[in-house]
Amino acid sequence: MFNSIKSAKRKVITFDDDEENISSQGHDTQSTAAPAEQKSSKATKTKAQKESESSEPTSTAESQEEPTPSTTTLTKKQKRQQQHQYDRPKKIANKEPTTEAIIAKAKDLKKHREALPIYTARDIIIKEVKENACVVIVGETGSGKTTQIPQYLLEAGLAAHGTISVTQPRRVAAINLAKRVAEEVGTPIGQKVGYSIRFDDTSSKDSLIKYMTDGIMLRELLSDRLLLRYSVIILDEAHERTLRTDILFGMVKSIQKKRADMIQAGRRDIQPLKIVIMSATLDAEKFSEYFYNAKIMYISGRMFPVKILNTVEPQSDYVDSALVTAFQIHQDEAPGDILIFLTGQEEIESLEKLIEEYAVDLPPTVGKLIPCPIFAAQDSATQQKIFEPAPHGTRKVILATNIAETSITIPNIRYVVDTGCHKSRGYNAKIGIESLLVEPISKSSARQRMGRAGREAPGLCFRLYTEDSFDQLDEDSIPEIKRCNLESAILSLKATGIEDPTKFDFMDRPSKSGLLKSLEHLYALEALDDTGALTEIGKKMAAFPVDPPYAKVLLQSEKMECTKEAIEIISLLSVDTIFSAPSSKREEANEARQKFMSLDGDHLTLLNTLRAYESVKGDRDWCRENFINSRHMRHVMDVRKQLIEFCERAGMDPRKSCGHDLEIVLKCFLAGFFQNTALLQPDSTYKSILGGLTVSIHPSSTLFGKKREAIMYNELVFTTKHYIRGVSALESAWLSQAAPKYFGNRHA
DNA sequence: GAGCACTGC
Repeated sequence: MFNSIKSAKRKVITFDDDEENISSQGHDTQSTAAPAEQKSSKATKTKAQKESESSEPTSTAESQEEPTPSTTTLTKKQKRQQQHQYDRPKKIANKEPTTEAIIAKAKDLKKHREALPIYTARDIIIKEVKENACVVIVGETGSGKTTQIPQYLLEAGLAAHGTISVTQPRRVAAINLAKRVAEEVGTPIGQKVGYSIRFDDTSSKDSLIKYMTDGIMLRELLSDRLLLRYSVIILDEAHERTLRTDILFGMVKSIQKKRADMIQAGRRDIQPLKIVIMSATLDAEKFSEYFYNAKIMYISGRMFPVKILNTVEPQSDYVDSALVTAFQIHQDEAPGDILIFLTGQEEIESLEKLIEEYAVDLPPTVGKLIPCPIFAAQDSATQQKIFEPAPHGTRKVILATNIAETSITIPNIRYVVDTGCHKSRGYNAKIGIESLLVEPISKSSARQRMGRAGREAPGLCFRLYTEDSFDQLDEDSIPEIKRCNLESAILSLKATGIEDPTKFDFMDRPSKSGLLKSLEHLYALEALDDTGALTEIGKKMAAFPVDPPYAKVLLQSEKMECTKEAIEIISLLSVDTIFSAPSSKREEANEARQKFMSLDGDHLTLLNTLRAYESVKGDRDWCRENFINSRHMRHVMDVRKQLIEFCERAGMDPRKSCGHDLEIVLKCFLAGFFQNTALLQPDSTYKSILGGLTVSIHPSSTLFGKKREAIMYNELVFTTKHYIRGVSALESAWLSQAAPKYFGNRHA
């Protein structure tokens, strides 16, 4: 059914054409919420449906991340943020709606709420949550579960003795959901409905429903171990199995039991805790089993059918296959944009070039095919471009990483091309080394990608692999907790009173060696003592919202009197990179960076850049001219502000500066990173001091290609080599001073 | 000579 592109002399890729192979986001299952609704939704789209869909997070658009807070509900915190001295994007002047207008809107929305398919299940949901301690709810995309269920529980009186909280893995989602639900409830954001994310908390004591990131919930656990302010905790997007939701599973489960025990013992001031797990994938048995065989409820969604087309033959080069497929779609299929999932920036940029080259040969009767790259490292202005509609008669082809799988929803996608691969972070627990490698996706990822074609109309999903290959994919991705460094999580567990994290009630247990590696490193950082108990240092470290080695650097900076510089460098290292490097202007970008370069390496180069940024008050034009990512830089300033507050709270002076004696800052960093050091070898390579691993300085480092006696690095990730990033030069004599226990004999 | 995506009272 697919014709070749004559002028482009390309091979043709044949896809199977099995009519049975139609899926409307998956599966026929028992559904408590009117399964017939799903079929009718394919034909026409009611206004209510559109409304329900718009309640889903729609983009990472910066404007959404930085909402215009209503002037009547400004918290002290928000007021402080508004006075931020750095150049932020202009906020759109938003005339505050009147109370009458808000109520009228809510009344209007009520009709739409009642037209949602989930509404038919309202009473059952309320009944189940009232009668059971734990409930698992499976809701397909567009079911409205995340906006409606908290409101049902509120209307049923479940917020009488505490707030209903809904955790989210992503900030934008928490913001958008809270705004939407506030509208439906009919009060300004921050009153009955609020959200809480890092740097931005609109919730108040009176909030009845609170959307928050899972990270915030984990932080709250440190000060409120029984989470007494909450009556219901809804853990949303549970299927994503992020490290933080996995930790929360175990935490809320034990809190629920503790509270029940206290009530049993006659404590009248304690209320029971309800747990609701919400997931988008169907195999919810695992969640159910973990939560005492909790009842599972299924809610159907509002997806259009997507036809799956697998290739007949395995493809040896998926970038090339994606190129051919894109042109096949463009020439053969009805209007609608194409979304291609690739693994990284390099692939995206090479496919972009290829598409531009081949588009030249398109016959004049065929409209243009416009490639639009999107990945996380772009600056926000570039990211916004994919939301601009294609000119009439042309077609956009979006080249995306996994960012388009969950984080960004792009409108008008009718065709998905799935390469079947992604880049995934791994962790070898035995040697304690992280990796970032291309790997096959899971079946649930493939379904998620497919679903991106059926949000607005029926779509097609072209899988660049055979049906057999699909069958061999894992059902789900390996949960993050089994493939990442656990230091931070372990320190949090210790700080919330869990003495033996190896005995924690994990839904999926991390490997013993991974746990031990983390415990060992925490011991080396003096966060744990010989018996494995949390030390005073460890307690202080756990309070800081940074990884343990950075927390150690902050504590050390007090002794070395360079807290100001430590805070600043740690803030700068909290983003991937502050430098923006569009590959098309690489030369210019490198030249601009020379101005800030320190011969000592990346830490002091970052500090120089921050000074320059401050001297122009974060001017956005200056950022553009100097290839500084202003979005990342503003994040750096937010982190700095927060770390200053945390240091003050810990009784430290965040203004203590070492002035021009910057060598002391590097020595200070060694307190957290003495294990991340390497020595120059006679053959000009670097060998890590502990472990003797040959490491290579990443090309993005200022020390790339330089030969220094000894170096320290923040990060080691295996890709094509063991690359180290965040590198600075040392004198080897500093090592024995920084960690005599480890280097005392060697350099005495 | 090159890094997927998230997140922190």
